[in-house]
Amino acid sequence: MGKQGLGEQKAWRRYPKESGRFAGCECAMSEETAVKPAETSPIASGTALIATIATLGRYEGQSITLRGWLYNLRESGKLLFPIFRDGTGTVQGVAHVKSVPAEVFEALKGLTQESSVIVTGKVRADKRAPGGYELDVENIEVVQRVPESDPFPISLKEHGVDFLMEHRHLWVRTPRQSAILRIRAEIMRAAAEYFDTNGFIRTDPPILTPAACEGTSTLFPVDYFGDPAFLTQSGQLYIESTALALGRVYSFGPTFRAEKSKTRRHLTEFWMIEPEVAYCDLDELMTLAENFLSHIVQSVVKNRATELETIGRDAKKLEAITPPFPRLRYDEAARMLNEAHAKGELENLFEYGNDFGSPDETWLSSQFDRPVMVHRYPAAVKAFYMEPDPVEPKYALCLDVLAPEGYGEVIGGSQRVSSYELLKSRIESHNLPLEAFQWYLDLRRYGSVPHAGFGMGIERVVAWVCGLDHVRETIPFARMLHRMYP
RNA sequence: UCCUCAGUAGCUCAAUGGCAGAGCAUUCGGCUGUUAACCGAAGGGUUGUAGGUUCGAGUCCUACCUGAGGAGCCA
Repeated sequence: MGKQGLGEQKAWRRYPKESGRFAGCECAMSEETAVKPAETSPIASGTALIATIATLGRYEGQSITLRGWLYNLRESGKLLFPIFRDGTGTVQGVAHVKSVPAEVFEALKGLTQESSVIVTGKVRADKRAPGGYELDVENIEVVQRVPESDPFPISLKEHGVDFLMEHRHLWVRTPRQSAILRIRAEIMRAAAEYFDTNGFIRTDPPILTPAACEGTSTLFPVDYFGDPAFLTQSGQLYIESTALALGRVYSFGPTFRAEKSKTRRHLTEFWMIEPEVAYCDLDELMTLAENFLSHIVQSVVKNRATELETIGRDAKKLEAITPPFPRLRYDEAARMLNEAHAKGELENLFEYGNDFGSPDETWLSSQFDRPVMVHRYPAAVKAFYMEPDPVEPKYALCLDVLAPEGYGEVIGGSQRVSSYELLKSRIESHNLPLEAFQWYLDLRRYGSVPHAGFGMGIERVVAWVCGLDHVRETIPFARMLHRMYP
């Protein structure tokens, strides 16, 4: 990998300390408001208000109750500094032996990491606190104490990839990982929001499918009451059908690829959001893609600024993601790659006519400060359902969107073949079983129209937006070639 | 499927072919503003597995297992 690489190899062989701060956020949005200010706890002792760490600033000077876990504890003789987390952030508590009841001090002293606690204390603004506030502990109830004999495995020190993935069910508790999952949720929310507010109807295709759609080798087979079936690798063919019924549709769900890929951008189970639009050509599709992607990124910038800060992601790079995106014909991209090779920036010579390799994509996407849309690839290397360019039929009316900073392809799409005769001959020349595609051909028999759509892999977008080295951190529980546990 | 690398204490890592160690975690002790707190002490090992070379193997050789990075394929 050249200088465009995402980092030194060492950087993704080990994960740094799992610290991070996202306490005391005053932002108006978000689910923290779901906990009503006046609520009292059914399980906490006392009558103090239940608060969350993200909204602590509202309660300055008041006694509130937090329900969470002990993230870390620093002891300094008669002074204890417990750090609590509650899923919305972390806050440091302060407990001095003379200012808290003896039993509270004893309960806190030597308390183990990740013990669950219900803690009451007074919120105090403090310049020394990373989130702006500290909690003067008044009372604590230990819900479950983690035994010293079997301490929480994930310390605040660095860990290796394998160890962390083996403990993914606990790793998600760390500030960095929960911030990533919050950003993932925002990306999914904003993506659905864009379509929902732009006239699209969500129509989800089946996950169990009867036959191979595009090829046979990449599907997970399942036994369907004695008949072979497969987990879907894309809902595209199905939503072409609903697009011709409803005009503008999208689907959003998991997809499965049984390819034995072993790279930082592959999962065997990943989430894809796919729009499909009737009466849409490639140019309109590209406009849709750039507006859609920009909306998602700007939503993260606006609604997840705290989380971006927690994971150390520079929001300025994301703020630049606005339409229009550069558009590049395949031929131009190929020329750029050849020049890069001549200048020694790319190790391997790109062969015209092929699809771009991973290093090619990485280089291309590093040349722009926003996603680049590469269109009109040679039809020969693309899927059978892609419409040929009427100007030059050797090109397909297709589109790949490459995220910047070397992240590569996040969206792939095309205008679809609308001619019955052409589609039928394509199916035959690709040696696909014609009978399995009769329903798909029906879409060209009855009121065929130009239509187009694309698919966006959520995990790759999360990796790019968060600036991560690997997609395994972008999903709660990654499914990979060598990973099915936990 | 192919190429490259790695596997040593719970974790992260050291150890010319010659006594298997450190930091963190755990236990005990100390510390009134710590930020992966710090200071002192203790316990903790079939060096991935199976063979081989050698007076002697964590180290060299062979095979296998497990994982990581990359390629191909893709979102």
